[in-house]
Amino acid sequence: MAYVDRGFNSGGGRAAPANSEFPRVGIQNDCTLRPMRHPQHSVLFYEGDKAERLYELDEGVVMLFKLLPDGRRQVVEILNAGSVFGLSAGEVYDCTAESLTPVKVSTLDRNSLEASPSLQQYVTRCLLTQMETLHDHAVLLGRKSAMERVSTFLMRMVPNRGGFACAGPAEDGTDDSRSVTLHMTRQEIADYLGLTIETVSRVISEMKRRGLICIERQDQIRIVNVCRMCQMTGIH
Amino acid sequence: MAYVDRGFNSGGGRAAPANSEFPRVGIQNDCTLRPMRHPQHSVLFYEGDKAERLYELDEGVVMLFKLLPDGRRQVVEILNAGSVFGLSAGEVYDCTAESLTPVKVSTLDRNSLEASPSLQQYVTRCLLTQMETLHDHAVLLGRKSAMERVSTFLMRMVPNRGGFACAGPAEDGTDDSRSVTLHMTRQEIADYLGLTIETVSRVISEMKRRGLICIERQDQIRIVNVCRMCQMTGIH
DNA sequence: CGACGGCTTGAGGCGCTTCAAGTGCGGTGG
DNA sequence: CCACCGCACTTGAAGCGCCTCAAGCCGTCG
Repeated sequence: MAYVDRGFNSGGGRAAPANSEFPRVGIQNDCTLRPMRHPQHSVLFYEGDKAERLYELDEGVVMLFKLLPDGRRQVVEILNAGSVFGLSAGEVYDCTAESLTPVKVSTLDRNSLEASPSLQQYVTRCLLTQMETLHDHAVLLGRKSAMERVSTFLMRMVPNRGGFACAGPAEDGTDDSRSVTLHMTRQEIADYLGLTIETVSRVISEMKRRGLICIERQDQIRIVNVCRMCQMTGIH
Repeated sequence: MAYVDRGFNSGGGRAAPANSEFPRVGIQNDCTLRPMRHPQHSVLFYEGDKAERLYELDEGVVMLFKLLPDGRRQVVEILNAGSVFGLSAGEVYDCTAESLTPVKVSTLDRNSLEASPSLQQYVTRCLLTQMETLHDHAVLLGRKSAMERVSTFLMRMVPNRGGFACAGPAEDGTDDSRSVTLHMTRQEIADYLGLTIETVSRVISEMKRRGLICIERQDQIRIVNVCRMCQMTGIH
């Protein structure tokens, strides 16, 4: 029958496209503008703007979001260094892009994409990674509880854990804790996870109460036991 | 300009990339296997299978879904003719692909993608369209009510309506009704919209009660007034 | 006809949202 | 140094929307 449990799922590991196996050829070429820096909370483009340039994120974190007319917001992607964004199937951007940290971005005329097969290949790989992340996020938004959403969100911040290729806890008996920096307010997290700010806050408080996390700063959280956190994502 | 708006948008019509303006160069080449036909409810590949080939959907409808270990399912994409799928950032498929209707698909070795820039360009465009659909779907899953979700789902079945480039109702006073075929069971719809089967059923009944739709068959619904349905999607 | 599968309907409960205070912390100024 | 302010976050209480569980209905098929 159709729905065999294969015993995996793509759960966590959405490492950024930029890694050793895939060197940052990036989008440098004749049409590349000098990389630009923008402070935190800059809007790089708005949903509906004419989509003339595409962006590569060199440093920092960017979020893409969409708004409904009544003000409801959904953060649809959170992008790390190495990601390409601002490409659109239509004439205009389908999302607004805002920096969550100070960022450095390169931009490129979208026409020059056709000119360079190697660039296109790079872009395609970025898109595929983003697509898998979007698939996972659809599962989160459609099927996970608040606790599972926040756990999944926190695990997303821990590289090389929680996915197929989960490295597992270090074998040498050292503690399996890990400090992560969110770079997001509770409201931004809520809009990413499809929750309200109060629910996010309550879940984080509950995790603290249970000793799963320590709040080191508003946007910096220590996951006391990564493995235990991972158990709560709904993936295991 | 490369990416011409084909009259669909984010909102509703995510018609497949294959249309007159963009001829189906498709993925025909040396490495293409003879197009294959599969009956309804065939699994084309499972999540976790080695991702050796990519697929182009020539005819029919395919859904991609993911499962959580406890059986919760999320349908992450619904693909129409012209779509490319089965590409993966990793070594394995991140979703299961199942046909919702009888389908005809062509497959292609994934290695041959690198060999053909024109093919890669085609694939990139497909991915971009799918990405915008996924963004819209994230908004649906994260921020819309059950009624809005079902309305949005129904509007998705009506080409050229509900988006930016919405053609609007015909001016000649003809009625603005439209019959759509779902090709999906209530359970599949529920798993696509992040709801339960009962909620989907109740919403559809409520729409019928309000005279918004007529049930012509289980999986065929007449939208009595497309404009009125569109008002309920949350997009306006 | 009776069995089956998919859909509908009802009743009750739970989880998240809504609304409304309250808390804590960094920054500013007296 | 401390009072004050603003802002983001937290906490509480109440409500509602969707889920869960359980029948019941309807069309199809042997």
